[in-house]
Amino acid sequence: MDYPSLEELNLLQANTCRALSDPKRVLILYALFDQPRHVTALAERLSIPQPTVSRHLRRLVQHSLVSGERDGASVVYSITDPRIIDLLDLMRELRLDALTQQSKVLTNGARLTKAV
Amino acid sequence: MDYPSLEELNLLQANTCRALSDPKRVLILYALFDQPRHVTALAERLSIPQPTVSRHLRRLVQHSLVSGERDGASVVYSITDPRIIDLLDLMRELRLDALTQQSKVLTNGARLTKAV
DNA sequence: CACATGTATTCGGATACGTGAATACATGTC
DNA sequence: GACATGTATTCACGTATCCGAATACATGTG
Repeated sequence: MDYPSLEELNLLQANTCRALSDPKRVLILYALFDQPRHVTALAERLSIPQPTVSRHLRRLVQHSLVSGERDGASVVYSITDPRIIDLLDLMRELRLDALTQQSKVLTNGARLTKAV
Repeated sequence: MDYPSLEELNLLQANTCRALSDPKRVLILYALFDQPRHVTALAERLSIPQPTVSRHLRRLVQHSLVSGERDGASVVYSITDPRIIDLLDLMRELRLDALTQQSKVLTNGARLTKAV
């Protein structure tokens, strides 16, 4: 196979990130990690209109983050690689730690101000 | 501290992802992981105009992905958490694997077609 | 203070994104 | 074929993003 150049890989990487950068898509990914679901099931579970879910799924499929398989009249989607969830979890951790850090700084500042 | 609600966290997560979802920002992060640098150094190394680098840095700072410290006339930026690089690397791996997978499927398809 | 260097911001325009609403398309059943 | 159910697409619109160019702001030096 042709390996992508570093620039291409860099672009792909950024694009993947972009594909993950929507709250609804994140919700969808977690829901699909929980178990494969079809579009309407996702829409109902997440309280998102069906066409919106469908559009988000298309985007996720384009980036190979999920894949869909027809099952009669419906299409069941599932996550292509569980590491996607690792990624999201790690991101969540980072976010939480950053918040905690900020909070500490703020608290400290407050304390010092009061102490003086 | 106040823990964010699940919805807030979900939003934060998506926003973090959005902050990572630009090729130039990814390059900047890797360059800063290599070592802390000031704006002009980044701009020269990456061949990106200084104002553009500055704007991207602002964005990264807003999301606590990098932090800047003044040093005389210049500002030295550095990565706040090395796990950010883990994240990017994992993303890169996923991308590569997905490509490999696709390639396999295509190759297989081609072979089958020829065989028949 | 004048000047050089380094950094950040603003403006204008092009592009991409996300969404509701409406609708087309696909599949299974009768 | 007619109908019901499930899925995907299109259109129109508001918003966010990115960038080049110009410029403002900050810091150090003489």
